[in-house]
Amino acid sequence: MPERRKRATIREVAQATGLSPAAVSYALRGIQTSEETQERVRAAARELGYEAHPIARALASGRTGMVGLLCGSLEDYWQQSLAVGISRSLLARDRYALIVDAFNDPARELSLARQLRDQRVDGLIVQPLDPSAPLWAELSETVPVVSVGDALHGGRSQGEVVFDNRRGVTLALEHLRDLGHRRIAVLTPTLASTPDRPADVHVNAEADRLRLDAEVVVAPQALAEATEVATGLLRGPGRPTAVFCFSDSIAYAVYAATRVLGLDVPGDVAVCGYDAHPMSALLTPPLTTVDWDIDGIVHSAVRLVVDVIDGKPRKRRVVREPSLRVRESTARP
Amino acid sequence: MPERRKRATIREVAQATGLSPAAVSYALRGIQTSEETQERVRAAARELGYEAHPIARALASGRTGMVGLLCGSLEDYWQQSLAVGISRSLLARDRYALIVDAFNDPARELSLARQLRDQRVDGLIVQPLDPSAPLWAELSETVPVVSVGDALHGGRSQGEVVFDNRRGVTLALEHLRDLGHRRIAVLTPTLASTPDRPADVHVNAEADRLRLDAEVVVAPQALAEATEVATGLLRGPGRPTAVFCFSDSIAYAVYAATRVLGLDVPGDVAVCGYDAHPMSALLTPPLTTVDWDIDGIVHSAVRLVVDVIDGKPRKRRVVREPSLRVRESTARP
DNA sequence: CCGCTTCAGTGAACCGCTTCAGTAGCGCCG
DNA sequence: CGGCGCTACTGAAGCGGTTCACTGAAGCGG
Repeated sequence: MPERRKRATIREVAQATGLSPAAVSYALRGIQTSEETQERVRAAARELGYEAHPIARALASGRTGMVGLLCGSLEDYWQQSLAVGISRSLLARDRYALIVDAFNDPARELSLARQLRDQRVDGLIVQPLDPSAPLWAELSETVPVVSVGDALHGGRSQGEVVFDNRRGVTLALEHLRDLGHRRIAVLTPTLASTPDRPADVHVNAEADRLRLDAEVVVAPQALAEATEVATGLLRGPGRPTAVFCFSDSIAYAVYAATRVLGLDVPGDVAVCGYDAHPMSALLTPPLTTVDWDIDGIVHSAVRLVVDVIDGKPRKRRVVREPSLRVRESTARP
Repeated sequence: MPERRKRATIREVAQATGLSPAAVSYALRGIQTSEETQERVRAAARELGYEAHPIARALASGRTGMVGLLCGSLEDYWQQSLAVGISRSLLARDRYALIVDAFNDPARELSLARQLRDQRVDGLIVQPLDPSAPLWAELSETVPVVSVGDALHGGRSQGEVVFDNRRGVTLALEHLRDLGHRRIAVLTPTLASTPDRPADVHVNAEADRLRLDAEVVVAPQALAEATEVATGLLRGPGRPTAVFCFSDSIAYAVYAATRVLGLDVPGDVAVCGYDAHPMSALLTPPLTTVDWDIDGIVHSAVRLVVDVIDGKPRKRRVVREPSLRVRESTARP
């Protein structure tokens, strides 16, 4: 282990300038002190190689400069991009993200949320697997919580970036219906519990309304496993004419399955994704998918959480509307 | 802003059990105290809803439980996966990753490295853009540094997971040569400075040895920009018969370019990638690529840094050997 | 029964910064 | 000219743990 050299402290800077530690603390933050003093302090700090100690600062001030980011499943490429995007965006605002992955398990999600709170994050961005958990209410008394995706039930958050999933499902299913598809399979990620996932509800309701014969099948996030499920689904003569995947990652697995089975997309089966991962445009054929504007989501979420942390308490709700990016993976049956 | 409820402190637990705060501190960590006392303390802690305060602990003990993760460019999907993997793996060992992105800019990399050190991370995992920077030596006096990819020059790290890039390049180029390709373009990510990037050197040396006519072209990481560069490269009759991309992300851009230009892969142009992102197997045609076994890298890097932090000082070097995953994107010209 | 080690636990000094109450000095106004 | 308010700064008390030096009691061999 390397020997840790002693760093200069605020007291040494105080000594060097003949000021009190308090004055130095203020001066370094540019408050409560004259321009001239600030300059002197800065010079001395540079001289001594002084660097602020975020941990000490956090303990004294109660703010750590960290935001917890609780993801549903980082197996999913879109969620990876979302996490990376949020992390970058927070860094640009001088904060760090603590990224954790719930592995699609609502129980683990709750335990991780508690862990992040105990870590004293200043705020929490969560992609709730179980928006109705009472824990959210409890958490948001202690720390600002912003949800992304679904809204937490009963206003249990200080902010929310809501995806209008119903609209997204409608866009996709109407598109497939308009092309003439009637027998449509829906592949949605595994969820360990929360059987009444809103997405599924929307799918069923919409399918009913559009008079489609939709079968909802649960698929794992991991590519290999999802490919197996998709292969099973598409094997045999009674296969659906179209597959709507509730995430682009799963659509990739369907592509893999069609290759295994020697099926043509969109000739034998139309595929529609959900997320619009940049990569989806590069597949052959380019994937038709529901686009959520990831940059906008990143921006809204970070903005919301930072605003609440900084004490601009306007509780706000941002609803994102999806758009359908029609490419070449869907066609008439 | 939510009102922050006061949490129980170690002193309150001490009061409740009639012990000293020091004893409670020891008991909670299971040292220097009798089994019985530990049980009593644990009970009282549960009773009072006491939760350890990581920040206070960090200040007093000098260890934060955080590891900085300094990535070359998170634009690259493989690096995203690497970052996510390391983050998950650290979490499994009760540590958090602080992920930052150098945007392929060596200057920014150094400044971020400093920032992470000032944040008092316990360790640093870095994918060095500039392995020869003197800063690494300075840093590694203060904090354990583990490099991933290239080794830091002059033993400036406490551990290293080295990719044998020369071998990777050889695998790819030999494969293309054996198929009969002679005019090969190499697309490598932009680097703001460090012109003598080892990868390029290897490419040129290997090309010489194999008597290939290789042209090295720099491409941006972002998909859209890289696609433009690739399009320019492949336009016109004098185009190369094969493209070797120094990351799968860039190969995706080449795929996009071939679609724009109406070229067939591998008929008109063979494409070979580097990284083996899982998605690459799903493209049409599946991408031939150099496989680095991302899980192994994640595991080695995390293991190294955690070992050094925990004071198992064996300095270690892990060299990863690539393998070539031959798929359908390469064929005779 | 004595001296020596070991074990469980104590008290107090930190770790390095923030913050709050308070003060000295100064300009300004009636 | 006394009082008022303002700015710039000080002193000290934390924030909530850890750790070090120390103590009293128990254990043990001779």
